[in-house]
Amino acid sequence: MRASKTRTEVRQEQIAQAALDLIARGGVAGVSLAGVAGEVGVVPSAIYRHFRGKDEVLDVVLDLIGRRLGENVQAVRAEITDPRERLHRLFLRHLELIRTNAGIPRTVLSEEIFAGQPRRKAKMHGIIRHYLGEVALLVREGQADGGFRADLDPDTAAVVFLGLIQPAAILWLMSDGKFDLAQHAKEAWRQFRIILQSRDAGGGEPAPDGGTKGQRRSGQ
Amino acid sequence: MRASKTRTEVRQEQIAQAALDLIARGGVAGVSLAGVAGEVGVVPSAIYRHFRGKDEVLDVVLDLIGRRLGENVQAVRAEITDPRERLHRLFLRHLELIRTNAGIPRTVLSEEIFAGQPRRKAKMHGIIRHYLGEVALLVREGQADGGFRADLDPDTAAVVFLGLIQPAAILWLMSDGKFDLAQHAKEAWRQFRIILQSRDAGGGEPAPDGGTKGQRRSGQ
DNA sequence: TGTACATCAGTGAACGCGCGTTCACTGATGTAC
DNA sequence: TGTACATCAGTGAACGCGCGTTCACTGATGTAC
Repeated sequence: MRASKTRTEVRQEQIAQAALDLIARGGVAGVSLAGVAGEVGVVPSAIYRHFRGKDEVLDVVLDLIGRRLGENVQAVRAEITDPRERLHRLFLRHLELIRTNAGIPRTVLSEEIFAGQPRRKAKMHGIIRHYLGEVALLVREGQADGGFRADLDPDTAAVVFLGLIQPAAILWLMSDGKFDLAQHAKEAWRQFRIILQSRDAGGGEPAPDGGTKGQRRSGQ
Repeated sequence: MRASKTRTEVRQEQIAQAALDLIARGGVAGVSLAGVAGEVGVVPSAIYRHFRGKDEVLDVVLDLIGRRLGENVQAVRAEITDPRERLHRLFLRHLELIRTNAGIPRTVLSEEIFAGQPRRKAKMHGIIRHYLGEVALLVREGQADGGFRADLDPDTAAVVFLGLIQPAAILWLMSDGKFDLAQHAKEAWRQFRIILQSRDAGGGEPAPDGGTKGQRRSGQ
């Protein structure tokens, strides 16, 4: 049956999403143009009406991922003003993004990406670095605000932030969803907050530590 | 030229190591039996004298990785008795293992592994879980000893421990070694120690942050 | 110590398969007149 | 409003390539007598 003729911008979007879905199921290596085409409902050679080839399809998948990550940052900035809450919400959103879009961690972790073309590897690197930069910025804002310890290196904290998510994502993928993401998230965030929390600001939960700096507010 | 006839146990070892080296360079997907054979110095079909096929080769690579991780745990147990020092040394050893054996993170992160055969995926899962179990045990010992906070969930802490390493490993791979692993390790561990540290026990080495002395402030 | 034989690792040609890609052709859609 | 034409997305056959795997054969090594 002949597929309905569809504008190329629409098809490109469909193809990118189909590829991401296939990655969720079979990994980047499991993506074939035949599979993508089947998912979209066209014949393999039809892909070439919209992309130069497989490489370009994978490129737009990276774009898609970068966009999704960026949207999350934008969303928490728009929804919330308190830096501590912002970071926490971003954490929860990131987990949710991964949970509903398993193709994303698969792609980020994929060695196809960084073992393959240097250009694509660099692109992925740029996306991750950009995201880390946004996270680090949130940390800095929290420090300026006085809610986070001032002696933290924000860039390292951003990587540690990712570290709360990534191994959990892997365990979740490897265990076929049996690893309890929500439970991990709750406890891991509790631990991360210990790192972040300034002694002066009584942010979130108790951290009853006899600070040397007198002005401890006992706000809880 | 005909390769010298070599006992199968030796060849198996050589083949596994060659595969791991190839993974370091080109990822799991970049491993071909032709490549492995070339590395070892035999002809592709010779691999079949020692393994059933490619799947079995990848299986022994997983065994190799599991063994290396286990050796690290054993080593720190043998070398050190203090739980805090033990965990720190394991952290450093893990980083070193990754740095000299890039094939290991590539394999662990590889979606080839967990997108491929369920059996292999389960095997990888078992290796990781076992390692996490060992780390959690070290944490528990630290808690029993009084050096670590008692209110931490050791299993989550073990995952967070991995999280100190994994994203850093990815950044290191993606940046072609430009990401400063050592610098990250130093600062990340400093942050992790904040989580671990009990208030009663005086901390590990530096950071004499026992609650009475002032905390170390680097930036300002 | 020498001989015969079983065992076992290495070889190269050949295979089948899946996949990315090309290409000439089809037919629908939008537009100029 | 109808007609002619350019544009553009979809099709199916065919290709070349790399790869895992098979197989009959070679020749070295170890062992029984």
